[in-house]
Amino acid sequence: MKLATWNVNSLKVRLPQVLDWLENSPVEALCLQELKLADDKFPIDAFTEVGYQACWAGQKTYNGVAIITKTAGTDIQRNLPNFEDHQQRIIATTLPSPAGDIRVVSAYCPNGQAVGSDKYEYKLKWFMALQEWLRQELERYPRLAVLGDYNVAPHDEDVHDPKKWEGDILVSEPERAAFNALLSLGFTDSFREFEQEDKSFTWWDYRRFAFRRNAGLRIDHVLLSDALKRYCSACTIDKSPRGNEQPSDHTPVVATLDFQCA
DNA sequence: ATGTCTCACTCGGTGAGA
Repeated sequence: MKLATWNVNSLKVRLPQVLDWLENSPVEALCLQELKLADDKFPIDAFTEVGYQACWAGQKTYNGVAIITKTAGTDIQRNLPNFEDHQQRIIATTLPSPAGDIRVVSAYCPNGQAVGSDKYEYKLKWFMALQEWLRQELERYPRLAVLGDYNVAPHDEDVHDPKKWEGDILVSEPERAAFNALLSLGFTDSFREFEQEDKSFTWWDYRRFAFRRNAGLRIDHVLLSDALKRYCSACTIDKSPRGNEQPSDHTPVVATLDFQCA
C-alpha cells in the first residue's frame, strides 16, 4: 500500500490536479496540506465520485489539512489536543492494514516566516506540542505514519544552496533540532532509507524560476514509526505534477509499504 | 530582483502569508 503527502496550496485551485494525480497514482491515503478552504467548501463529492473517502480540518483563507483514503478512517482527530490554536494544521485517522491498524497523520507545520519573528516562536512552540502529542500517539498506535509539510529541511543535502540558506528560516538549528526531536521519539525519515538522487527537493519558490534551476528544499516528509518502517520498500518524490498548468510549489512524496516483505 | 502565487475585500488595487 502507498501513503502520500502533498501540499497543494489551495485545494480549490488544485482539485483537478489532485483528482488527475489520484487516477494515475492510486494510494491508500493521500495527506493534503494548505487546503485554504472552509470545512463546508471541502469538495467531498469530487472524491467520493472517484472512489475515495476523506476527512478534513478546513479553515478559510489559510492552512487546512485532509486525508483522502480508499477505506473509511476511524477515530478521527483534528488538531493537537494539547495546543490551543485556531489554525487547522493536523488531522489524523486510523486505517486497516494487513499488519493491523495504522495511524496516519497529515501535518502542516508552521512556516515561521523569519528567524526571531513571532511566527518563528509559534513554530517552535507548535513543534514542542507536536512532539508531546506524537509521544502519546505512538504509545496508543505503534504503527504510526506522520506525513506532511514540516517546513524544515533536515540536513544541508536537503538544501540547494546551503551556504546561502545558512541559519535562515526552514534550515535554522532550532528548527532542525525540533525536527530531530520528533525522530528521537522513534521515527525515521523514510526518504533517506533509500538511495536517492542528489539534489532531491519537494518545494521550490515560485519566484526566480526556482523550479527550472532546481533551487529547492526538501521540506515535505514521510515519518514512519519503527513498527512501520520495517515494511517500507520505497519512498519517492513525484515531480510529475510540475508539468501541469498552475502547479503547486510543492510536489507529492510517496512511501510504499509492502506487508509481504517484513 | 521587493522576483510569484493565492485569498480576502470588493470590482481594482492592496495586504497577508507562504
